Amino acid sequence: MTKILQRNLYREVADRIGDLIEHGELSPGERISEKQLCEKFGVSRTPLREALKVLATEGLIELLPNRGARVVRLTFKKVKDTYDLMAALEGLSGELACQHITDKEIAAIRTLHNNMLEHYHQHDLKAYFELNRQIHEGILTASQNEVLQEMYSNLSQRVKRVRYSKKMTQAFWDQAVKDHENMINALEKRDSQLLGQILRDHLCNKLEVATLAGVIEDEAPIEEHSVVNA
Amino acid sequence: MTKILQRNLYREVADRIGDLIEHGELSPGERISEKQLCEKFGVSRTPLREALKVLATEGLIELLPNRGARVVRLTFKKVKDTYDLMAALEGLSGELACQHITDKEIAAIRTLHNNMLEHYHQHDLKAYFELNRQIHEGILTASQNEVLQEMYSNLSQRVKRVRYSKKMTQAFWDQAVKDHENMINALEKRDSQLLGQILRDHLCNKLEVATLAGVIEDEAPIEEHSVVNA
DNA sequence: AAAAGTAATTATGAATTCAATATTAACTAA
DNA sequence: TTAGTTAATATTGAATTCATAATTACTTTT
Repeated sequence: MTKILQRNLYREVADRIGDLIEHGELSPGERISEKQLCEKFGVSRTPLREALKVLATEGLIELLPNRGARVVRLTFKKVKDTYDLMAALEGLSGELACQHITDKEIAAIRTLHNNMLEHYHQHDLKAYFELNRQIHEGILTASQNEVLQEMYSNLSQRVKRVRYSKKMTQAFWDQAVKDHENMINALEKRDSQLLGQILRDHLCNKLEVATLAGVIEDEAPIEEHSVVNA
Repeated sequence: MTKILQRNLYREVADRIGDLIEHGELSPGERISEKQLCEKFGVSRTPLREALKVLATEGLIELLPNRGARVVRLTFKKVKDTYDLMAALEGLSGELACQHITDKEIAAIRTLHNNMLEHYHQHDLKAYFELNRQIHEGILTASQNEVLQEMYSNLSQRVKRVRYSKKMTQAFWDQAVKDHENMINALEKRDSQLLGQILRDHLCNKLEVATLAGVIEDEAPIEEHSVVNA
């Protein structure tokens, strides 16, 4: 593994640990050994421990006094709560975007949307999801609210390690595409109330949670990658 | 100042620094001297620096590589963005509260509401605001969404150092009380859509921002306590 | 063999030390 | 004086060291 030799070492280390968690190389509930990670990254305990404290504030790990750090266990409830929150933030981003977005930005999103439709018709789920992500990111950016963006990306990072795309049924997919059609229309009309409502109710959030609920048993901690796929 | 001799030192230190910021003992933009704070708190640089990193992720201070930490300058836009976000979160908390709240909890909030009305009629702004806070906190708790609660309290902390209560006009106050009346009714009917809408539009959020806008010049950083009172 | 207690080991919490970077002060030259 | 340069100082960044708490291994006892 490539050693780190950068400034803002603690932030770099925190990101790297975040990656390990996202990719399942650190399991939920697993005790995080400081020494091991120090050796892995080639840094001393000082920046590593700073990183752990930051990751705890970001909600990725939890710190037990005198008993080390461990990766947060994602229960179904925790994931659902996070998605509820993300939906509310998306709703707000839609409302704000309508107030600030330029014609040029709308055109760019329309283009992304058209490309996304291509992938939808070709049943290319992975490419579809990437475009989908870019559209939502575009709206978030157009909201011009940096605090909102910061919060959203933090929430998104917390649940990144759970992926459910494969479980998406055709019916759900069809509905999601319809939602997107309505979104773009609301955006072009700059109807903030409508776009906010659409985004709050948008399947992309609820769907994944619903799917997840069907896949895992209630209240059981989600072992990451147990429901995973592309 | 009382020395700290507790476990989870970094968290304690972070809270104490947060208090200093809230009460204006550390000015926005002011460089934070590690040595000074170490002496003030009677701790070494290690836990102090950990606290600084945590406070940076919480959005209270910013870290400039090799150039120390400074208190975040609150611009009008930053405050407005934060309040927009808080309003959205309150809206969500209302929706969720309707789904989970017990009759007992509703009764408790109704009681708080009645007490608040007392203070309203007596023009006791301070007591009014405290009850107001407790009501919103009650709804937040009833939402049963811990991630939401965590996020809300973080946002709230970011803008805590700005207070505007004195600027509240009677008309605004009257409207706020009407809003609250509607809130309680919606809550008792468990009408989540309605309560969500009321809370999103609730004056308590918008009002303060609007007031602030009238008091400070646009885009100028808000020196905390410059608009203060209560 | 199982349980309880004790010693040895390991890991964490925090202070200190060392190194690198930035800031300030002092000095020189125009 | 003032701009520019260099040296001195102070501050930050990171590693190391020391202290303390937790875990494990090992006895001892029943």
